[in-house]
Amino acid sequence: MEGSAPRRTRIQQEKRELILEAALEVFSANGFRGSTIDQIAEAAGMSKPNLLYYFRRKEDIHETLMERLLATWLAPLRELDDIGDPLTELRSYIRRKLEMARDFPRESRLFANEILQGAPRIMPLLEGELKTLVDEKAAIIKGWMRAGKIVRTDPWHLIFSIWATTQHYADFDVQVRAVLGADRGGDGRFEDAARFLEQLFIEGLKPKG
Amino acid sequence: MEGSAPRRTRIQQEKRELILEAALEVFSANGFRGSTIDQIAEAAGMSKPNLLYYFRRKEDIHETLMERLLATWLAPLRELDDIGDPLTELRSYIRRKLEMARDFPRESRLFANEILQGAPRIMPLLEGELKTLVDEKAAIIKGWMRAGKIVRTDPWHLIFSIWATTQHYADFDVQVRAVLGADRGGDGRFEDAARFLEQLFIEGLKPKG
DNA sequence: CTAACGTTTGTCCAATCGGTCAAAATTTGC
DNA sequence: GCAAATTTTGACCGATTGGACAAACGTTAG
Repeated sequence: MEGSAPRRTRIQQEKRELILEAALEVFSANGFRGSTIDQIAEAAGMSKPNLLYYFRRKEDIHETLMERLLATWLAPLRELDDIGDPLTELRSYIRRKLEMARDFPRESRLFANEILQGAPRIMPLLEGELKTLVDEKAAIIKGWMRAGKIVRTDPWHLIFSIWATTQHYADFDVQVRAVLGADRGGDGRFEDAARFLEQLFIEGLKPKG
Repeated sequence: MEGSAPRRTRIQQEKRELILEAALEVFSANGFRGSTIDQIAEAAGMSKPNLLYYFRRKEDIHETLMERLLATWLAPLRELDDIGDPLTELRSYIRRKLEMARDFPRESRLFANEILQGAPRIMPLLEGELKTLVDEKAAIIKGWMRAGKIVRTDPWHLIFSIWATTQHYADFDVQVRAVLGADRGGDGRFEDAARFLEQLFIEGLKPKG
């Protein structure tokens, strides 16, 4: 990788953070091609040339954003291990994932946008780091199944379904709120979702006997 | 609404279809702002001014596409009724939805793109037609729960979870294939997904006792 | 055949976009 | 306090974009 982190002044660090925060807002709402440098610059409270002093290309901003994103995005899955009770372990994974959808919806949408467009910039990461991690966790889940702790199914698709159901509340938020309406679409929707998802997955995975 | 369908010649009908097919391809892959009229025109095998003869604005193409999409998109949910066995009824809804993700991934991505950007062009439809339909079906599901045919949960979030898990295989297809790898990411992935989802939802919803 | 109508094309335009550059303003190290 | 380095700005550029337009071309009905 790039040998050492480039030396940065205090101002550079602060302004780069400011830009990345603004870019997250803009990119997640409009996608990469739908966003303009001017929009990001305005959201960051600076002029376009000034922004380009800190990031020389629009793509550099996006790249930096994606790199940071992936690390935090996979953190919940990394925490999944087989030291605790399997059902409890899965339940807290679902809960953590749903909390991320609630607390970091912009990050979720940025990621969704990238995947929707065919993941042109992060394909290697998906086939490498992500696949490795998922395979590793799928092996743990398989162990639980062999031990009769949870019902036998496909661990990969189980992980997909947890991703899909939790991220849905970030990526499709406007639809969820529109369908639930004014009364049920308020702040309580995440608790309702948590209750539902825990029940679905726990009852769906409980070993029979 | 617009009184009568505007009179169209045979050529107009054919060419408009050609353009819509090309636009579906381009829009679903690049999003609205990420797509250019030139791209669509080339994909449709005609010149840009020629395309603009049939659709005067880029937005008109997108609008027509979205209108058609919504009708077919909600068809599976419309079919859900309470004449059959509840679990069978839900199982076949899941299957139909997954088949749509498999057979019409471009339509799914077009829809996902629109929702991700905040659904600026179809918000009224979500709050109107879609909400009405979902509320109606949620009432049916609630009836099943009261009758003890399926376990008690939130019907709205149940529907969301079916949407999320099935559409995931269209919208996040590249990620699914990357994680499953060359051996398991082939054509069989939809059958694996079908098996998994049916098990998850049926076991998760079976009445206890 | 031909006039009316429908279709296609080349050319053009104004707006927007990502990005450059040199000069001005500011901050920093001594 | 001053010189060097850093930061900010305004003006500018070429490429791309959505769309307009009139002229040329094709089709069709009488």
